[in-house]
Amino acid sequence: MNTKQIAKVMKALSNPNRLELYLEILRKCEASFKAEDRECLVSDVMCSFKIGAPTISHHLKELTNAGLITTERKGKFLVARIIEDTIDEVKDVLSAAKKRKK
Amino acid sequence: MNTKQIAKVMKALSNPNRLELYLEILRKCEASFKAEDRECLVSDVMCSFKIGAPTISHHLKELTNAGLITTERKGKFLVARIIEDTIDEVKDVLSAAKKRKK
DNA sequence: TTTACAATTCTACAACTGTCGAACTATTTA
DNA sequence: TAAATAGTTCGACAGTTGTAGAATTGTAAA
Repeated sequence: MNTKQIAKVMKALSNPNRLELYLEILRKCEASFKAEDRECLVSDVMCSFKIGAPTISHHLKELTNAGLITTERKGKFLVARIIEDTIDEVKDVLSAAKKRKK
Repeated sequence: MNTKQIAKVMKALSNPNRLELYLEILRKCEASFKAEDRECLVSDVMCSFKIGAPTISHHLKELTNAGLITTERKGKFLVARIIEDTIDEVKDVLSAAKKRKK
């Protein structure tokens, strides 16, 4: 992943509400009973936020666009999943220096 | 560190030029001969960028403001140092889920 | 002291962002 | 089929951002 793509991920997480949204999805997915699924309902996440539905929709699109999550419609609902590789790569870049020290 | 502060750090790293600037400072500091110093000359970093001095100055202020670096004047020059704790905390938040799995 | 260099401050501006309300689509339920 | 629910799209707008040019400050070298 090049610097521009990393910056894009950073930008996706640079808005407090969007970061909370991502972290909430992360938590909810981790807490999922069906461990093999690791998905969560967007409607469950939404209710803990005070911002409107259009804004949530916009933020989800940004997170998706940055490669941080995927979403899928399941009937009436939308489910979200974390793309772990993306955040792992970001952490790797930020750890670059320390790794070299080993 | 709360979510807003994490978002602030993300925002500081969300501009490609500013991210490159941070990573370049990181690399230069790591490569510093005097290991106990871990500092680098801003003028050395600047020349690898095609953006102007006022913009670099602005970006350095943003990085400083986010708690990612510190700067200090040494005679005619400005030296920069990485504040490692800040980036470590960001990585911790993003690793929250995996940590719990242990 | 004059000149040159490193960096900052100020001003301005086009482009982008976060948010909302209104209208809309898709799906389920009554 | 009609009503309700979940989410999207569109249009608008105030606020923010990245950048450069011009002028300025601080420091060192000639």
